[in-house]
Amino acid sequence: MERDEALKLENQICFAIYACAREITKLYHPVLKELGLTYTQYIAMLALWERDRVTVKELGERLYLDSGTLTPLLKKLESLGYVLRARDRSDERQLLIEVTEAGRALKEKAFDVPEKVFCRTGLPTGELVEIREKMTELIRSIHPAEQTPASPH
Amino acid sequence: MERDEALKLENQICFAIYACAREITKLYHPVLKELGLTYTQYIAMLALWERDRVTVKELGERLYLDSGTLTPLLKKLESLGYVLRARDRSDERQLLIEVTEAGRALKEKAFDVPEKVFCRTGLPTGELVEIREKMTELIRSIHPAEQTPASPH
DNA sequence: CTTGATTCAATTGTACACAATTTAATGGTT
DNA sequence: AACCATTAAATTGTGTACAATTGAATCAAG
Repeated sequence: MERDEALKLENQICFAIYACAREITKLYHPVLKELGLTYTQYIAMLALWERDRVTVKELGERLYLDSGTLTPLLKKLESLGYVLRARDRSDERQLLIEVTEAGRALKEKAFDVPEKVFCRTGLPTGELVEIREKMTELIRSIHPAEQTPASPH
Repeated sequence: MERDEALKLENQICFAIYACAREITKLYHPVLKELGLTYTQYIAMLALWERDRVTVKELGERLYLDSGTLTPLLKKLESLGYVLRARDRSDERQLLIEVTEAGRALKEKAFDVPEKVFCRTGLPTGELVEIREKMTELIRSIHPAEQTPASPH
């Protein structure tokens, strides 16, 4: 590629993904507002609805977020009544996150979020699945040290 | 799709893109550190190297960012000596952004940023181009009101 | 059983992101 | 000229993100 071409905005895959991520988040905003959640809070609840009683570290590996982001976010979710935060008795360094009854009730209201959002994109489902697979592949190739296959407890 | 499946994290295209965007940004961090820029500052400079003497509004449309993000960012770039901010004489509401000599000099140091970053992904170029095109397509379908084809001045 | 290294969450500091509001300048209407 | 709607950037307030550091708990020798 020519010298100047390499620095053009339209040729940056990073910018395409970065801009796309923010535009999609904006798409979620009005839908999630009805649930009283922000986008990141919603993503965290998705992870917790799937798998409960996990440590901050485990949740962070799942979401690619660190304690600097998760600690205030989980405190907020706790203040909203959707999760409980309690130290692990057998290892006081760890904090276990548990979804409350209200948190599980919220899931019922969340079931139609995905469809509400994606009827706004106007893209066929097949296209979206393909994009998701390519993104997942790209994350994997960036993040190779991903060999903690969530041991069944 | 089954009810629960629709809320699984691994099925969320939004999460795949969101996580990918953040991982890529982290990839840039050490490389951009040598230039003394953050990722968003770098993206803004890319846009300005291509097209100078634009208003905050024009730059924002290009980057999908608003004045709330751009005002402090551009003040920072000004304090670093890379841009000048000056009101448009013919319309004092507008602020014109101009790249300085030091800003243009910085471009010389930026030429090898893209390659430095993408030899870290380990993916073939063709794959990356395909992803970029799909992302651009997705942004367009989300953001249809994109009919301001940058009139030649 | 104590010392030193490691691990985990929390904290600190900086920099976005964006919705919503404010302020100032401009344009159009009467 | 006076008024009102519109426009552009700045400001305000909240919530991420993340690098780097801190502090407490645990683990691993010796």
